[in-house]
Order: sequence, then C-alpha cells, then structure tokens
Amino acid sequence: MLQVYNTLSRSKESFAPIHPPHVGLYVCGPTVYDDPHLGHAKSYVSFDVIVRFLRHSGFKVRYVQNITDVGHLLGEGDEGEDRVLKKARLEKLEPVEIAQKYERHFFRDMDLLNNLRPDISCRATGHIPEMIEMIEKLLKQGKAYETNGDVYFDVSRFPAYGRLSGRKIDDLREGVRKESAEGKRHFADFALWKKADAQHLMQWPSPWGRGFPGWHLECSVMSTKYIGESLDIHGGGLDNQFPHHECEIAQSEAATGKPFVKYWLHNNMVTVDGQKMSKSLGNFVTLEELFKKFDPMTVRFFILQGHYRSPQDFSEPALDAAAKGLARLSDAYHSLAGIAGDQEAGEETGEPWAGFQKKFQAFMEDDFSTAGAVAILFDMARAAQSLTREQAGQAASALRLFDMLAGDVLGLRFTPPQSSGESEKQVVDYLVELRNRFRAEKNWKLADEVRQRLESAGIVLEDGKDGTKWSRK
RNA sequence: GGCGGCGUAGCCAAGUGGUAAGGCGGAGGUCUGCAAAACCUCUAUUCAGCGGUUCGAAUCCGCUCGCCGCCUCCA
Repeated sequence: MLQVYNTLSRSKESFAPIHPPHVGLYVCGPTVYDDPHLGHAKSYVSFDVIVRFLRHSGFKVRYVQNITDVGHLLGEGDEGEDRVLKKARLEKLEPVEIAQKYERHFFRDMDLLNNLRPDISCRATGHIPEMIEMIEKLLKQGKAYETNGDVYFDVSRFPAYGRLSGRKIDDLREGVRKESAEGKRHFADFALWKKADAQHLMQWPSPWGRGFPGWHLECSVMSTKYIGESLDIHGGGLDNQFPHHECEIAQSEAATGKPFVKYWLHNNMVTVDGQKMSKSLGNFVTLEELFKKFDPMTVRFFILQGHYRSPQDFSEPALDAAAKGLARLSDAYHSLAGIAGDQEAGEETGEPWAGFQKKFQAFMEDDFSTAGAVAILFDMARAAQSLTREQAGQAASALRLFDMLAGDVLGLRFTPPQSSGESEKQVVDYLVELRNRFRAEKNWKLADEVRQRLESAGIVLEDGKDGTKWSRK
C-alpha cells in the first residue's frame, strides 16, 4: 500500500484516490520569464517519478501542469511591472515572445532530463474567461470584493486560511516590504484581479474594467477545469506552500464548497555549495549551463539519490560522484544486455531478482523513497555482473526488470556505448589483433604502446577471459 | 520578529523508538604479463553539542550552536 506524506496532515497517509483507478494530479508549473534552473530540475524530476510510479502501480493518472505566462503581481500596490513584462522590456520582445521562448527552453531541458510531458500543459493566458467566471462566483457569494477596478479575496470569509502552511493570519507580518495596496480591507487579502493602466502590455477586458488576473487564480481555475473540483494530488515546491497554495485552497473551496485537494505534496529546495541559489549571490545555475558539464541523466540520477522532501545540495564533487555511480549501473546494464543476447525473458524472474523487485517496490511505496530504490539498483548491478554467458535466460529476465524499475519507474536511460563506423571497426579490430600477437610473443612494450595510442584516440581496451574488448569513451 | 524544516563517515545521502541503506573516495584482496573493468573484504561503537524521557533514541522532549525555507515573485 502506497504511503504518501501529506502536507495537510503533516504525516504519511495511505494513498486512496477519490475515484480509483483514476488519479488527478496537478503540479505548479514554471513562470516562463527566464531559463530553467536546478530548482526546476529537482521539482519536476521528483513529480515525474511520482507520476511514473503511480502509473506503474496501475493508476490511470492525468497529469496537469500549468505554464504561468502572466499575472505575477508585484508586491502589493507597487510599481506594477511583472517579471514577464520586465524581461520583455529588457530583451525588447513582446511578452508573448518571452513566455514562449522560455516555455520552449523549459520543455527542452525537461525532455533532456527524461521527464514525461504532462498530459495537459495549460497556459494561464488561455484561461482568462474561466478566471473571470470564478471571480464572479466569489463576488456573488460575498467572499470577494471589488475596489477601484481591483478584486480581492476576503480572507476573513475563509476561516481555514492558514491551515496548510500552519500559520495564523495574526502572525503574518504586515507590510514587510511594501505598504499594503490601497483599498484592501485586510492586508492578508489577496488579489483575484488587478486593474491595468494603459501602458500595461498584458491586459484583458473584464466586468471590472481592463486588467489582469491574480497569480493564484490560474491554478485553481485550470486544475478544476481539467481534473474536477477535488484533486487527488496537488504538488509543488515548498516555497509555494505559502501564500500560493494557501490562497488556491481558499478561493477554490470558497467557490465550490468542496475540499480542493486530498493530498498536498511539496518538494524541498536546492542549495549550491551549501548556499541558497540566487542571482544576487552569483551562484544561479541554469540547466543549460549545467548540462554542458554534466549529462542530464547524471543530474536526474543525483536527484533520485536524495529524497524529494529533503533539501539537496548541488556541488561538482557530488555530481562527479553521481556520474561514476550511474556509469557503474550503465555498465552492468549493458553487460546484462550482452549476455542476454536474443534470449527471451522467461515468465518467472526467479531469485534474487524477484526479491530485488519486492524491495524496490517497498521503498517506492514509502513516500517515493527513490534513494532506497536506487540502492536496490546497485544490488541488481552486482548480481548482474556475476552472471556468466551460460545464464542468458536469467540475464534476459534481469534485463527486463532493469528496464522496468530503472527505466519505466525512475526514468533513467542507459545510453549505449558510442558506436563506431565500419572502417573504424576494421582498423581497431586489426590493431587489437596485432596487439594480441605482440602479447602472445610477450612483447609487452609494443602491446602497451598500441593500447596507449588507442586510448589517447579515445578507444579503451579491456583484456578479459573471452578475449579483448574495446569501446569508445 | 513570527512560522516551518534541517544538521548522519573525507564528500553526497537514506533511515523518524529496537541497535547506522546506498553512492563517491580510501585500504586490502581475487583476476591480469601489467593495466582496466568486474567481483570480494574493510572503511561512523556512532548520528551538531549539552541535558532529559525510556528496558532501549540518530529517531521523542528541552536548551544551545550552525544552516535552510516561508512570511514579498520564486520549483
């Protein structure tokens, strides 16, 4: 039985979807105003594995993720430029160009990490009418109020406000940085709609004049549109727990009168060399930069070695270590494939493989403990490396298991060794043969010279029981 | 100032009441002409520190120190 940690109850709970076997899962997507970074990798790899494991467990998952391409309120009542607009000004592009450019970058990097695409990837700007509808509903119920072209949610009308994040309205600090916007009844009230001045580049007509939607609204609207009034799982970064998710709950439940989300899942944050990642500290790492140095699979594997609810520190030594560990798994995988050949996998996997599968399953069922699951992969690699050529049947079964656990569930890809062209093959085969003649004559000097020269050309020789193997590195 | 979380070997990192997973690194060994790869063995009497609860704590409680997040857009 799958156990998931629910932020709402602050404890692990048995997972039982509202309408089994269907699972409606919504994850807060990116704001597309800049390149994706390490934090996105951790968050979306984490939820990708959750989706993969749910599907592996037989659930029919609908995975919805938004693209925030508008609507960032800047501090209340302030200079009024949102991030997308600011970037548009800096890059001298239309806001839509900015949003679509960074959306493409986002998916490019997510694809490299082998994250499955959401079933529905929805943009905020495509759902303005639905947002207006929800605001009207809230106004009609007296849970929101309009003031001078702005519409605010009346937090006092939602007593459960603060339950998710565990805070009381009275504890919130008013005006930490800015004065509260004019016209708000309470400083904790949040915007559903903001009036736009004439120069504002993104604005829509509404019953309250031209303006743009509040940030929290899009998630409430799109999740209920595509999943229903009650979601099984809502995921996102811990940093969004308050105020974003708190506000989503308030407006959704106020509008529908139904529980908004059954299980809230939050992933923890990343640090770089032990420090918070931020532009001002100059340690902001985009995935594009990172992938120049580390294979995306290494990054994915590194993330999987931690837990999604724990903070994770990125450093070059840690990623180097992960790369080596992943290479070991990859070698084992390919050696398994070599032994299995064309052999069909049998019905029964047999021991020790069945035991590995069971343990792997148990780790994943314990709140998606990928670190434990990865440890089982290493047990499998060890067992795989001790199979002999005569055990092709077992190797085939093991290979199938590897594909299922490491591939389907964890989303790891083991790239095959680089292949060589036909003429290169002939030349290297000849040199290997030549070297083996030297070895037979115990001419170690020349034999070693051949090996060294090939190595400096990127070809590595390994002498084994069944002769000499070579591969490109 | 308020709220929440974390601190586990040289490094990364699981483990949340029953006697410390895993990876990297290091040491030794098997194999090898030597390598490489692979495999085997070892590598934290101890979980930031100090007290307390308990038959028993890394795990619960209190205090101290350090770090992180949120309270303002952020995965």
